[in-house]
Amino acid sequence: MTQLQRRRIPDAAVTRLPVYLQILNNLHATNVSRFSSDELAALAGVNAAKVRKDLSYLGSYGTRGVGYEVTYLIHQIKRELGLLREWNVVVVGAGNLGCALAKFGGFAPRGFPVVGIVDNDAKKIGQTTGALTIGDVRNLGKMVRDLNITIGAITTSTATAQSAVDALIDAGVASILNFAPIVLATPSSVSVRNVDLGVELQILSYYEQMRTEQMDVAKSQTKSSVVSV
Amino acid sequence: MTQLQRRRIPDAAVTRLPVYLQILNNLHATNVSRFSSDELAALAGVNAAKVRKDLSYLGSYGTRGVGYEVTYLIHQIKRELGLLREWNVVVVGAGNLGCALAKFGGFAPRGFPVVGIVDNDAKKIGQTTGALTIGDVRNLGKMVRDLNITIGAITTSTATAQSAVDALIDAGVASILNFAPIVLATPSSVSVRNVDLGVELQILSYYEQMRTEQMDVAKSQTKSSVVSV
DNA sequence: TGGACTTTGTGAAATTCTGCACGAAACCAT
DNA sequence: ATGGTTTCGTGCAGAATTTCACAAAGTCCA
Repeated sequence: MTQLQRRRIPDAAVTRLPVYLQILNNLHATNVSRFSSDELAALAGVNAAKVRKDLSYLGSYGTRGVGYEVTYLIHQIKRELGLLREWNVVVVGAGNLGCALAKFGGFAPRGFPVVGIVDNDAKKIGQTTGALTIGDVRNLGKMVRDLNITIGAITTSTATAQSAVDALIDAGVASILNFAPIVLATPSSVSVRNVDLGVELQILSYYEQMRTEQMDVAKSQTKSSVVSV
Repeated sequence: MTQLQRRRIPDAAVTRLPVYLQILNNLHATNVSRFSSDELAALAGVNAAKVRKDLSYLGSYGTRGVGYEVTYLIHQIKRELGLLREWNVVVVGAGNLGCALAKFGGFAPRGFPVVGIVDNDAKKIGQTTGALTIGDVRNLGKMVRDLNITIGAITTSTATAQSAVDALIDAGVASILNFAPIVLATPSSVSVRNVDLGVELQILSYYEQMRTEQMDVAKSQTKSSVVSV
């Protein structure tokens, strides 16, 4: 069955489109109306051919010899990423991070309003954080339906993160932003993005150590004139 | 010039090793002493052959027919990632997020103590947050030398993020964890990891929209009996 | 108009990553 | 000992991604 479905954009390109969008928004704010793939490539820190190929997945919206229109491309990227509408977010876990996300006003203007926050702790349920009242995680299903929620952010402890994601999936949420340092078990129909600062630091640590060792090697070679093969 | 340097681990594998480490730490905490590549693969949500290949970059530390030792592998991954020592972190930007990172005690036990925090705002300099006193970003060089700092976390506003990273690089810091929603211009000798929730949400949005459209297609096909080619 | 110049869009090559398949090596039961 | 079972380590093929290179299509200026 050949579906008349949208051409699929490679995963690697999907992760770069939001970055391009960010840059184009900045360009727009500084009254730049046109850009070339070379310019965007420099700003995004990638290869120019990659930029052109990525943008070509959206359609042929450039003009040869000229470049791309900033506002038009912004619209096309938004369309492709599904940013022409809002996606409501629920935060699961009303700890420090969860409450910070609920209070932080930075997501609503970018199309991701945080419309609910829940917890499983009776002491927290009913309290308010920012403009929201902390709800009971057992009412997640109703909340998701009533508030038309599509994205869940997991900010619980590691111990309860899996039950939190189970509850979200039960409630029909298929897009998860996970802050707990654990790999969640989910069906393949669910999208999960993990945000784990510990992991990021450890990756940095690896490359930092590589550099340190390189320098040590260089130093010892200089000192003792070891000839490498 | 063929250097006698350490065999390079593929980037893709480097990003998975911290995840394996996390899982192994959990196994260790629950008194599991051995694991097979199949088990770890299931817990990490990846292919078993990939686990074996990733672990093989560390050396041949498994036993055929048996599996791997949890504690031994933990040690080997830590060694490879450079986690047998501590890496001191400085936070640049004493706003909400910066102060939260400074106060959050979760990094020190994992080998990344936050030993300093700086800002460029005279009103903030001198105030304390957690156990740290906010320093002047202009003293970053001395601070990095005195406190042996190797990692910088940028939690400034978008507008000042580039000057923050310039200051860090001037000070000799080559590993950057960037929370500002901007692509930093850095020499290739510097490692940057970006943490941008907006980007993550937008990636989720793309796949969510894909699913929504798929369902719409399926629904309309059911209703009107459209025959697909 | 026409020729020089710029920049896109995209085949195709090069590189990186993934996953299968199977030999090798270890354990176990008899 | 020996055959059966388990699981690692890895060669290899295929998939995905990146990069090159250049024709195509536009602008600009004389």
